[in-house]
Amino acid sequence: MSKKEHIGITESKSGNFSEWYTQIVLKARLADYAPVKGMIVLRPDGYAIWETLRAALDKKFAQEGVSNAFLPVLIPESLLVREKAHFEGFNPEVYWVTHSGDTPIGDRLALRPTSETVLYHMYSKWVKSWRDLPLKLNFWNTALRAEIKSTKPFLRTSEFLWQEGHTVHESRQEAESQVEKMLDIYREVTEQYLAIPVQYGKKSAKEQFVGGEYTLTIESIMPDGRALQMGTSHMLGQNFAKPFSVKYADSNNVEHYAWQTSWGVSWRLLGAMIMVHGDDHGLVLPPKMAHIQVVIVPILFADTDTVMKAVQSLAESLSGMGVRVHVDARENVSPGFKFNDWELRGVPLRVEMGPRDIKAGTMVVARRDTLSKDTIQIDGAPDMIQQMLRTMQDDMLEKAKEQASKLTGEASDYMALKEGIRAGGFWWADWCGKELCEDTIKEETGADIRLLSPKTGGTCVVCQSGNSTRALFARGY
RNA sequence: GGGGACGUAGGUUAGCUUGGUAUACUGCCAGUUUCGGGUACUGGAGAGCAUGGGUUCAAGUCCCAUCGUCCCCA
Repeated sequence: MSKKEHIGITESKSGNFSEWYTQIVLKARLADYAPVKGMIVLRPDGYAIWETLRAALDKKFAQEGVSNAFLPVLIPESLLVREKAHFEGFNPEVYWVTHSGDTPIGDRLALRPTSETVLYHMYSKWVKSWRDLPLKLNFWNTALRAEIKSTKPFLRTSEFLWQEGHTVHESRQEAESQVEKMLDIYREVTEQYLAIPVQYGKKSAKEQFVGGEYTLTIESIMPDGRALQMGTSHMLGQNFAKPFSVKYADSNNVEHYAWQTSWGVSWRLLGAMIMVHGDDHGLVLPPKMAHIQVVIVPILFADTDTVMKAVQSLAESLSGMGVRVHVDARENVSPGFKFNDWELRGVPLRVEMGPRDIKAGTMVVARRDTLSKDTIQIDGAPDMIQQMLRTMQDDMLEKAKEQASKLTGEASDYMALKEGIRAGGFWWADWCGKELCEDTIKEETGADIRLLSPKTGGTCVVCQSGNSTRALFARGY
């Protein structure tokens, strides 16, 4: 095996997509496999991206009046079973703690698959009066859901990093508007930071959060034609308030059950970003998501001091402007090695500065998304570079939109839907609302309903019923 | 849910048919040298072969079981 064949990414995106994806995750050092099946270790480069996403979300959550807090990972069985549908939905994938040392535990403890039950037990203590509302908390934590088969880093793991937000309101209307607001925030962050376009709408009854009233979702299509759920926002109604006694007294001292919402996104978003933007050279990070936005590679074989001085000066200007910059002054690897290494790791812009440049008053800037190289003047370079980062962020979203629209179609009848799904991608088609028809499609094509649009009036592609709803179908992750 | 491939240094891997105490590359360390697309040379350190049992004078190599990982299809 030659050197080149096993240092970089050895599978192409258009070849074995799954293998290509796994290689990027491992070789860009975002994550590594843990010793337990289905679990991964998030490495510093991966965690830095997560922290960037977290900061973007935290800022928007704060504007919504949401505060962060923290919850325990163990939930007693007695609480988990209290909302029946919710429990039955999660039960198959719950990890149970049954012993402390060798002593059996009477009330088994679940490793949280999600926190509604334990938190609403607390909410019933904290919410007494209308003056306590609205209550808006968010939790950055992990959830555990046993995945036996088909595990994949970030997309399907037995433990995943996420945020779960939980709000309590006085009225149905207020809760519903919160559910929509959170979906809007997810849409904004996904498009503006991750540069991934989304479709949004309501989940079908079959696909919604178990125990809730309805679920809003954002969905994106991946380059291999499969859909990925990017985030969900749930209207819980009073379904949990009743079993958990989350009640408040209004200004007339009349007691009411509260209205609740919950919403979350996970590190799946990182998986989506890898799939949508990555290429045969490795990871491609949108500038806003990159913890290193610009890497400067000095070419050191002559005039070393002059070159390093120019490099340092550029680095300082950039970092003074808030650009996240790194100087790769490693002496044990060649510039060529560094070029390949930073491309694999997805850094948006690479600056090359050597003796020739210094003499000419120039530098070379390479864009990761287009792999194009430009020679620019040292004078005014920081502004130029900052502008390039903005352009690149916009271009990446545009490119992703074009890609997504090529993978989105309309199926006017069942044959067209079947053929479309076989080829991959998002397919709009009319659906009557009956689970039987939904199941038929799932069984015969492998596709789920990803979301429902508000548009009605069509004819169901399966049973031909009138006044059907426009639904988005795809095979999912 | 079904099928397939595979576990030997950090990574990739040879050796298994025909049992005899493990091969190379890469990475790592030291040094010299190079440096504008994965530099070159020299010298080092690093595995006892996924785990458990069995056969044998002798087991990565044969037998049994277990565990784990990846891929493909529904």
